[in-house]
Amino acid sequence: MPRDATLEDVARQAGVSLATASRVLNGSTRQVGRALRERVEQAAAELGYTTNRAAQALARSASDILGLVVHDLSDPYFAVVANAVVRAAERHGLSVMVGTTFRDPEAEIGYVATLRAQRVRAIVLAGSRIADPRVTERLRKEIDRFQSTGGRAALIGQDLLGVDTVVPDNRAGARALAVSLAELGHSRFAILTGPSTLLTAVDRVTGFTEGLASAGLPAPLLIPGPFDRDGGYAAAERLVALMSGEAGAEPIEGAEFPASEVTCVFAVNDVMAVGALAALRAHGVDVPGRVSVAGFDDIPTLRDLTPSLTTVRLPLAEMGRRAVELAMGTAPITAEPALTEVVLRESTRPLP
Amino acid sequence: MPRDATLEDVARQAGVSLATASRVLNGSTRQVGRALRERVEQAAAELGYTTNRAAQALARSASDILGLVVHDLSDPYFAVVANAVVRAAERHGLSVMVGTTFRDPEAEIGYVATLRAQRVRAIVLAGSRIADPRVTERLRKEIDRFQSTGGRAALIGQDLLGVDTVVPDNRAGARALAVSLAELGHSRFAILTGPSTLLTAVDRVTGFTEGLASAGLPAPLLIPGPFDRDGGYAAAERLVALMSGEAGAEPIEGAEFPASEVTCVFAVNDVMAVGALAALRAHGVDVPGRVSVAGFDDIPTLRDLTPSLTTVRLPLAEMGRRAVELAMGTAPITAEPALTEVVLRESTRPLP
DNA sequence: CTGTTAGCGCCTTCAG
DNA sequence: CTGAAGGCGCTAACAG
Repeated sequence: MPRDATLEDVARQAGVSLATASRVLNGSTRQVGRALRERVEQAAAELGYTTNRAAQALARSASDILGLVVHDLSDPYFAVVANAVVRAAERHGLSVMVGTTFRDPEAEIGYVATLRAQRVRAIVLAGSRIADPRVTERLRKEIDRFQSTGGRAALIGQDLLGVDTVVPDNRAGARALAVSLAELGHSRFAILTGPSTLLTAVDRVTGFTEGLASAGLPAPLLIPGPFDRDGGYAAAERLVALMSGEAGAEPIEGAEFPASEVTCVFAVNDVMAVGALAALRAHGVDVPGRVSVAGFDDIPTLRDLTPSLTTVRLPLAEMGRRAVELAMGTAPITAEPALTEVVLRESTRPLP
Repeated sequence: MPRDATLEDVARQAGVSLATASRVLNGSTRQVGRALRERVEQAAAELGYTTNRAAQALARSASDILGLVVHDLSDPYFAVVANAVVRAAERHGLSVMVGTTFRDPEAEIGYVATLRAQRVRAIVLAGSRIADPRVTERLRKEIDRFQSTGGRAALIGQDLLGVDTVVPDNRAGARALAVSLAELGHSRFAILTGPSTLLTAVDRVTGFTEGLASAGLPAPLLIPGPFDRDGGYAAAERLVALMSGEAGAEPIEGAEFPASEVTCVFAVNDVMAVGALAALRAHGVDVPGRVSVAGFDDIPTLRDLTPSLTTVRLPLAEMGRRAVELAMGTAPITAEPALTEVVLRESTRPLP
């Protein structure tokens, strides 16, 4: 099996030195005589030469790879972010290496280690931090180590790792959503909270609750569960059981009002909201007739739902792009959180 | 700035030779004395040593990277495939480098070249081939070159590149769908065909048309357009104009029946179907009351639409996984196309 | 079992 | 402007 042509092959074929071949083919400040250059270029073409990036990276001790760590590529949230990251990286001449963690913090730490081993130029970490300070600390250590030897890193999420971070303003967004919904006339809310370990989920619950309080409304019913579509489905089913006063339904502690009075449900992300809509439909609960439903993120793929989903828009693509700029040091490090915007659609209706 | 610890640093610190350090830290068949091994391991830990994969790849002339090329990561089709590819690659101890082409064949060729430059171990190309034999040939050349020097490649799509391919059976799937729909009583169809340059789109149109013919039905109305959500929206809008006999509507040539008789619309992929549903809704056309709608792919994220979408299921994750196995040579090369299955849901209704 | 010694493919001073 | 030579970090014979 013929091996790849090397720079040396090219140099020999062109009758020049290795250095000259290197200069015309890969050197940035090439100052090679026209004649020689052409010979080298022709030789390279004839041999089908392609720079060996691994070798180049080694020699230059600087790779052209950007590492990206996400929870789940098939989740539209990360799909959009990843897409933007890839595009932005491309503009910097970088290739992207992705890893998925499925929300396993150990996997996240492990993947950072892998990227460090590849000596990638920069790492972008996307996704909610978790509440466990021990693993956060370990991840932080891993990143510190990467940075201490010249690596660059940026984060999308909670600013807990001491690196440049794109911070989605989950709390303010959720607060604004709560206020908007209150203005629609709702006063009895339930939140499908997601897991209490996920900071993103917690921030949204907190913000929403604050918003209700500021409107003088009672605290919402809190129904936890997984952060995905099925989690939303299950949580909504439990809510339905509660609302209809079903016998076996596990009650919610500390509730300030009976579940049957709930008129509006906030799922802490769109994917969960979709699951909730499905569950409500399956149980014959009309949306928005009987209850209104709101989500968070404004996932593009989910815009065409029926009823269309009220949500809080996050500029996902913009966030991905910005993370790359931060990681590459080509963006100001102003810590302004990613702007959010409440988008009222058909899944929430005003109460008379 | 402290540089990364190298193997040599570790060896020195442990008081052993480079080779020994290498053997305990990276060698597969390590046969190193217990005492020395422990000293090396401790030294490595103290120094925070991490193998430099780039150097390792160079020395071994074998990288542990798998390259993946998709059209658009934010498209749920590719998001699911990519996710599966990443997971499967991980099981092989490979990291994944992704590139997105946005259906630009030049970009696709370019990205294969990039991956070749990285000397990745294998390349997986996902996405429809296009009808242009010239670019297909160039891509094929690029892949041949990669393979000729030991690279492995696999494809998801039409088997046109001379590499192991996972072939979704678009034609048979569409044919079966047409038959099912005919059995429901429909006889006047329109197809939102997508672009005639995309082989995937063409195959589905062909299969569907064959299915209708086999049922003794007239040829469907063909409405072309882009392969994405907005393309589906626009094409459906045109159909609506046609159906309602609107003045300015550009008629469809060769139609065997008036557009107003159409009772069923087939969008050649789910994402387009979603756009079509939105357009129909926007124009007050009831689905499935006035027209039925069917898609293709069975994208998981889209399962919770209202009305739920009739479609043809493709085992997306399985296909991604299988492509990796093919690329790694760990799967039989049986050319059985990826199985399809018609899934009838609410968006299509039987006609009396 | 362990150490020595060439490379892997390319870059980059340093001379000429 | 061009060539020679050492080095990037690691592996893999080949000796001991």
